[in-house]
Amino acid sequence: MERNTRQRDAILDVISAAGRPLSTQEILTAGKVAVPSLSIATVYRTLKDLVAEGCVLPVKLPGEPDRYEMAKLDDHYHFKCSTCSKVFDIHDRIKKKNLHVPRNFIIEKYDLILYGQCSDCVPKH
Amino acid sequence: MERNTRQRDAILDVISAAGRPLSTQEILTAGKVAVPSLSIATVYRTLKDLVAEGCVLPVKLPGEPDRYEMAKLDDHYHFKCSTCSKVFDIHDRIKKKNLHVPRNFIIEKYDLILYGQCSDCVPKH
DNA sequence: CTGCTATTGATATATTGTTATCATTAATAA
DNA sequence: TTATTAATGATAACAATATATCAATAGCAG
Repeated sequence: MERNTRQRDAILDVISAAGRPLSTQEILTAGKVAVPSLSIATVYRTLKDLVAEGCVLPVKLPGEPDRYEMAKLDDHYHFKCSTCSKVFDIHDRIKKKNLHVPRNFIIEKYDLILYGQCSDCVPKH
Repeated sequence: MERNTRQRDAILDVISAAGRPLSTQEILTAGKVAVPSLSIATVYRTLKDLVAEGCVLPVKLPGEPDRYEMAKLDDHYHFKCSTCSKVFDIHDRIKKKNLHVPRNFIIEKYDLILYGQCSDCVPKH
């Protein structure tokens, strides 16, 4: 049967508390605070389980390894800071009527990724 | 000095004629029509040069190797067919005023990727 | 043409992110 | 508390691109 481990709890806590998608390394680093022995193998294994269970979702950005965030968040897209590389959730939607595709094309879903400076990294005047 | 080779011409011709971003394998296959001996190494090398020169741009999709298309096309985003995996250019823009980010965040650019069925793959009724 | 050498083709190697292996540890039932 | 065995930690192996190597080929100047 499945067991409740400190590692699994720590990983879920970290993702849940983050409020933004985290990389596996960020999860490892933050998880080590609660469980110093935490291994990257356990991070990957647990993420795989959590994604299979549907309570965590992978966030995919071009040319980058997946990040992870809690599922059942509202519809949203993502903003990546070009300076600190953190990814933030933007809780907003594009209206389908603003998307124009050729005749006979059917849109099933979309991914919108914004790039720029987050409030911590924007140059102060 | 730089030399003009049949391989380089073939690769540029293929990208230029495609009208959509091509994968390295697509470029290799199409390039072999003009130069049967064409090697994948030459495709990668030439693409690197063409991108450095600025006449070709890499098109990045999450979880996939780069595709390539001619630079100096109008502003556009991309549509990937979930069935045939081809990527198409959509010559359109999202208006900045339709994008909402937190206070003090600055948008430098965005990537919009649509997923769905292209006209060749949409189920005929 | 001829010679020089940039470019090519074939393939080995590097890179990066993820998964598999396996001895050890620790969660749960009894 | 003890036995059972799922889960862990450390690291090797893997997968998928992309780059480096190097002998052979082929542009181009003369």
